[in-house]
Amino acid sequence: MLLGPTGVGKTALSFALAERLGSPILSADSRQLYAEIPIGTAAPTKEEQERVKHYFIGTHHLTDYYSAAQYEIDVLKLTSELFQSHNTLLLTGGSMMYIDAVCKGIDDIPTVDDITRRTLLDRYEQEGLEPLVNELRLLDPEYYHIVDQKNPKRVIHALEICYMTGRTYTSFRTRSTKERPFRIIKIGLHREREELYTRINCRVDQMIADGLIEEARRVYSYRHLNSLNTVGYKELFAHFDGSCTLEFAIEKIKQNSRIYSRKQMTWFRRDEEIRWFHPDEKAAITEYLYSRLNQSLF
RNA sequence: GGUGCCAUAGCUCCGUUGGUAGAGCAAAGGACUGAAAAUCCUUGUGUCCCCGGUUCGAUUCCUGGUGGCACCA
Repeated sequence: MLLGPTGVGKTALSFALAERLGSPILSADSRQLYAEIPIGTAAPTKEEQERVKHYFIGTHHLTDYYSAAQYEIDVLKLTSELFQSHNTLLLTGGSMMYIDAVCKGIDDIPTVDDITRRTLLDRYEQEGLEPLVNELRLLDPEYYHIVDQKNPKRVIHALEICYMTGRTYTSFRTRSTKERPFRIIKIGLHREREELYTRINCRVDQMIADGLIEEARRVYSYRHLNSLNTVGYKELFAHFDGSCTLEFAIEKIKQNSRIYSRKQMTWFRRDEEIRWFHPDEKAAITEYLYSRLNQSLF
């Protein structure tokens, strides 16, 4: 598992590692999945994908429903096939939930159907959050006490499960780590903040030069989809709507990318299995990787 | 050159009937189990432009300066 914040240099290093390991690259990126938005998500190009076989890049459409749980299923299915012919597989990306879904697993909770989702969303928009929080107190008091009661998504999702299944959300939440039929080695890429921010800012300018604005315009009519609630697009949509200048939108993309990178680091920091390196420390990374790979299997 | 207005947090500004100040944004930290590039929580920050004057006490009132903006020449 090669992970790190956005713009740190995962993609560049992943080629070297994949070729060294003789592995394809399995992407762990919740936005590079979508075929329509390669520029703004810094997805590997066609040429790069010819160099090393990639999975989970551009495999879905903006209108498709997808989730970390589905990703867990898809990755496990794929790895069980690929491990027939490979000793080692490289998973690389920065989507925290997706990484944990593969490494630790997600509880078995039913997928919410459209009607339930729409019903609760409508109620939230009309009544506000408070009545929903009160309802959760009645339907699942245990979760009510630990949930972030100001976070609409958490409250709504718990209620969705209660209504759909007739059971408490708590009854599905085991929060246990699943056993995997493979060993996981986590390598984290890290840079000094100034260095990372400079790279992020430059990369956004490069995306604009590469045609991000045209790409965003092409998908503008789908702007309300969750798949487009994405840094790089929501800011440009605001500009298309006329609510800000292009210059301001670009600054916002840079800023939100920086904020996202910090959020990623906050999540990754608490994972003690991650061994951190600067992306330039290729020799040290390779050495660490092989020392771990050569450890006997218990 | 003249007149008027303004100068307070990194930025945009509120405010102090004279007792050394607070919003938004930015920034930083955190949470996170089926939408996660999502969603949410917490927290600062100050020569109140400068020199004087009045006053027990001036960021606040007054004189003068400096800088900015507007209008008139």
